Amino acid sequence: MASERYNAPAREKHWQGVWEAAQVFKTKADAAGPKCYVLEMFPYPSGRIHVGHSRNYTMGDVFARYKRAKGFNVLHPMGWDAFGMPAENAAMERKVHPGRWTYENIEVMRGQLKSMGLSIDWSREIATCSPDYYRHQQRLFLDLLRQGLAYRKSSKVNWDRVDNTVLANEQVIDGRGWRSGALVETRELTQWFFRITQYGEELLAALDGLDQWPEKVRLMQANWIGRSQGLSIRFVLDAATAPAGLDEVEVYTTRPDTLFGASFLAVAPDHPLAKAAAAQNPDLSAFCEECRHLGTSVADLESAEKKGFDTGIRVRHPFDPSWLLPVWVANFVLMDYGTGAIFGCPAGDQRDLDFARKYGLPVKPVILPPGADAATFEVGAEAHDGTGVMINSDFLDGMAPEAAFEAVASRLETTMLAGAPVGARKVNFRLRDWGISRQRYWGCPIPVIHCGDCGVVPVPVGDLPVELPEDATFDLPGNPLDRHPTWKHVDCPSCGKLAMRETDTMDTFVDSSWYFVRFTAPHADEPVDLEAARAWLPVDQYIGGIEHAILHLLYSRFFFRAISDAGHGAHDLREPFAALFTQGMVTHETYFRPSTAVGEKPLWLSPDEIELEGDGATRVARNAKTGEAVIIGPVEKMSKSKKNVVDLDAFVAEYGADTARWFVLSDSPPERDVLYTDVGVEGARRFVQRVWRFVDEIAQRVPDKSPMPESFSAAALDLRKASHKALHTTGRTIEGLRFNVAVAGLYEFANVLGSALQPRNSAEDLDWALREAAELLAHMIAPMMPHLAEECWARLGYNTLIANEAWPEAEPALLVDDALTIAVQVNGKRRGELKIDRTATNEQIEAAALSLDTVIRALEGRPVKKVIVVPQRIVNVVG
RNA sequence: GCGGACGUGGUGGAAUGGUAGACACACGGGACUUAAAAUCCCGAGGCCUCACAGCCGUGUGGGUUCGACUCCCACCGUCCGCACCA
Repeated sequence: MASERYNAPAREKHWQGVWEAAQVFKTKADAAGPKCYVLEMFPYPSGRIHVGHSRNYTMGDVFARYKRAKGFNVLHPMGWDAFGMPAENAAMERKVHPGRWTYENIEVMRGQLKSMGLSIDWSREIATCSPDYYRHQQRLFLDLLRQGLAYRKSSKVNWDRVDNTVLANEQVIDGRGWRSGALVETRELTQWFFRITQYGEELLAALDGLDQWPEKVRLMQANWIGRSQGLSIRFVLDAATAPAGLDEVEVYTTRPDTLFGASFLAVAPDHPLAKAAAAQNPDLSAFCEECRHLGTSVADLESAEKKGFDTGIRVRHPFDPSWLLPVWVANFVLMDYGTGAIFGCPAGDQRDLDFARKYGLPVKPVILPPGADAATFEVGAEAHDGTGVMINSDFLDGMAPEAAFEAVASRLETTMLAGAPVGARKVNFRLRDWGISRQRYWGCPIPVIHCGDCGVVPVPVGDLPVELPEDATFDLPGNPLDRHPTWKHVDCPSCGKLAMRETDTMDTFVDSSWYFVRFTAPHADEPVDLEAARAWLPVDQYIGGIEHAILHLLYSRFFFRAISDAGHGAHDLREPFAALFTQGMVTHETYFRPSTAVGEKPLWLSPDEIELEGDGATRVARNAKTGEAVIIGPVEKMSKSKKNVVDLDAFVAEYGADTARWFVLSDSPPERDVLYTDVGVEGARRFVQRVWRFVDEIAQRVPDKSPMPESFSAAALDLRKASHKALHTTGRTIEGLRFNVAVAGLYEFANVLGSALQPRNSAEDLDWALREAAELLAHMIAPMMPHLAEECWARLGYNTLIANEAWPEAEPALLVDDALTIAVQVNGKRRGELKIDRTATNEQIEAAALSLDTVIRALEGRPVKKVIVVPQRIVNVVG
């Protein structure tokens, strides 16, 4: 009987049907085994899934399936991050309602995910745009509002004029909107905020406990939170120069030790002192105005010169009232960090130095760098902010900067001025409160009502959800909710008078800040079913892209705490994600036609529009339709915008899901990018067929599993050892998410199996070992190529599902070798090897090593000084 | 500027401080075939050699160690994050 090729696309559909019919992946709350919550960051339903997206889900699925096999009760859900701008943009461009566009995409993408054979409990599916979801989010908002964790304030915000909405600080990348890429402008608006700063300290401190998170992500978050310890110092204004009504200014510094090096104060253009002074001085007023218009983009900031304007105001030095310092307005001082005012120490800060040099302000060194001569030391072009000894600093002279910090802090803390200390230790954060108002339609409505008499009135819980009106119009820019004729006009729940609904919706990052909680009980009446949350949280393994290192992951850590503190907590759990893995992307070459007009965007072409000729450096690409020459662009992450995507449906139809899964796991370490190539895919496809051929052949040769033979020949034993070792390493590497190594191990095992199949003669013990190898191979590939595994399992005569089978335990005796080959080094250089019994003593090994010809030759007659024997590994002869 | 990661054959990469280059791709040779596809076998870091042996090799230079891709220091390069945060 000749082997048939394995028809992956057809068989995969079959097995998916079987799994679904048997509800194999539906999570049972009462199932035995420890819980394991495996989650991949849920997708935005943008249209279609391509091979690039599939890597994330494949990794999660391999882990989830492995954990299931290991006896864990696994929760592995999937949902849709379904609110967001693209839906609204589609509405504007194609005149289709955002809801319809979104749900149609979900339909398509759900089918695509299912075609990958993911072990997902689809009964828990969530779409954040569904009122069933967002009514709970509105409830959470109201609870945060009650707790004072949500509030409204007028502030400067980042305005994206392309998307016509506000952006949070975290959503501004290099001065541009994270989605639109438009240069962000500053606007003053009244907005809703979440008080994430209240958790700054905790969010920072708790990073230490996240030992299963990548160090990189923890660092990025720590930097983002940006805690700094310093001193807040009150400077008294010189009465002769002070504007009316103002008599002091507060300055924040992290370097109070350099206080004697102060040569000026600088305040932000929006600082009250600047405004007061500007009111008297038209030139200063003009300068402040100019500052406001500068500095919205990174490019501006980089090129922007340090500019200042002397207000004429003078302040007294805290340690010497007769020492007057000028107060300048400076364009580089930020109003919303610290106190919006600094003291400048040019010797110790590069910016202050540049500023001082430009405006001829004094530069007095206060820290003598190690090795410098006090008599001759002068500040040159570079400020010194490092270590050294304090000089020119009165009572601080001779101290280290750290000690001087303490000395200044404790002295100013106890110096009283008008009944309060002059100085106070203060911790500052770079983190700002999270602005969540978005002037868009396709988001979760903020459930409050503005009443002329009662002010901001929360929508009563019984009136939730505040649903989006279906009949909004999308033909104009701006917020469709705001211009809807009736939606916003409601009665005040408090006094009954006509009032106005809030027309802003929530940032979609709110939606994704708690979906993992909702998955634990997606149909509960309360937002969070405490029992389910306690049973399942935290997420044991979270998998997603590094691009969320700050945004989503910081918001979620905050929001989980905030809702816990508002009564929706699971025990005293504070961190939602116990382990995080950030996977690399699938990349692909790009192709484009050179554009004719200057500055015009390239005209991207997708890989299936391309014909490639030649190889290596001589490859040329042509447009398959027109034959026109096409430029091969750089390799980039697969993305719709550059068209360098491979559609999942087409791929699965041709190669099958298992090939896609195997390919995206192969070669590259999972945290690094993997390059999509046709030859790489061919390699994966070949392996699928190879596994099938082997199992098929073994099933023919050994149709039934007979009792285990009493003894095994050397060949059979070697095969058994290879099988069990492969089983062991496959498990270990999957556990550690080192999928590329797991894949390599399975290739290696397949090579061994292929060799073992070569002798066509049948022997009882070898047959038994072959069958064992085939069965174990089916188990080993099951997490990665689940359909093929089922096919193999069935071919071996089982009528159970391998998805329901336990991961076999490797026999410990088969994991060790009795005869070892160990390397022998002379002075650290490999000179030979030694075949030796595993139980040989160190003395025996040493003697054997020293008698090797190669060792004797390498020693060249020198006496042996020392022999290091590392049992079962290596011998090093030192001579 | 600050912080971090990384640097291994033609390529992707492997290697608890212990035989560097597993495994795969590409490549070369061979088997099977009328032929092709598919499949299977063999080879392969560099230098020198008919071969054996030998020498050199994990960005560069030092260090620690019996032993370093791995740990430490400095430098070079690439990538990422933050960026007027006082």
